[in-house]
Amino acid sequence: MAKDRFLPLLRELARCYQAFELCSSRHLRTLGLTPPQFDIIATLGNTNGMSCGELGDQTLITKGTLTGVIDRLAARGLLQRTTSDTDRRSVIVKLTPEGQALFDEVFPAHLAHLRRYFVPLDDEMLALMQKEFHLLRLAFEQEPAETV
Amino acid sequence: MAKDRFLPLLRELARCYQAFELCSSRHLRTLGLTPPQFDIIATLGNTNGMSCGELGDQTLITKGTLTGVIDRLAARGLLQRTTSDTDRRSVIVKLTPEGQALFDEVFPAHLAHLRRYFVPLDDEMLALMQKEFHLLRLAFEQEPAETV
DNA sequence: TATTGTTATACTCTATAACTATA
DNA sequence: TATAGTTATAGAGTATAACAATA
Repeated sequence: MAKDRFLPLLRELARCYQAFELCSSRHLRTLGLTPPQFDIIATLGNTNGMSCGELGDQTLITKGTLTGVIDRLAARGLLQRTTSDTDRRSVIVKLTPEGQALFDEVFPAHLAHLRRYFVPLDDEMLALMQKEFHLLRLAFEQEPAETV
Repeated sequence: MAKDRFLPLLRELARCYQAFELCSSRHLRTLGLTPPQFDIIATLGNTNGMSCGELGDQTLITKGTLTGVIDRLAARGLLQRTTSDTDRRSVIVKLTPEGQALFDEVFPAHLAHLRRYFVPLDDEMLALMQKEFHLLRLAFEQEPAETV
């Protein structure tokens, strides 16, 4: 029987993410965007648009929620919806010129904001961390063991 | 000027946490609890209760939100509020016997659920990850550099 | 029949600020 | 004056399921 050696790790993961979320979302709010809204804008930036399905896959926002988030951004004139030529069930979402302008302004600003927190960490450390997160994610995404 | 070497790391952090959240929250929902509710129950388990302030510090839920979460748990008979003897502004929140019984049932069950995902990872890896995540959290919690 | 996205429902969390009662 | 918590307000995201249009 496995001991609960994973519990402190989960606590650190949660606290680490929460700390990041706090740094990130506070700054995003000053830019007038919620985290999911920024996620959508950042995903659509430098693309020619994509379907709601693709957008949902990349942002991990479920389709019911996605409609609402897109609605709010579209109401602000940042996104436009068009029907796909090849599949008329599918809706292509893309940035309007205003949305693109916002992306151009907000994306680098947010990166610059976040970059400041990484000054104490060297490249080697970042690479290691990245690998660790990736491994752990794979563990969560795999079908777990039946019993332990 | 620092290159954006931290961006892939952040992506992995976010995806890793999202993957965990999915595993965790789906299971919690089958137990009838939202993640913040479980957070409160788990924090109060095996204690004699604590003030809203302490509870907020430990769970990172802000006081306005906390009132609502506690309300819903109290309405289900899982928590009780009492006024502190020493400071009558302060409210002590603790599990009722029903809440304690739920904790005793739900906490080990949730751990058992999560434990299955960690089977592929050995202790050394877990310890390393824990250390790395801790370091990254510290970076987010420190006052960031002025400019980069 | 299956899939894409929208709608409807109902709830939970969130930020913010004003408020109360104590200290 | 300051602090602990509540209340009020107004979103915004969430799960879920039923639905329309299209494939």
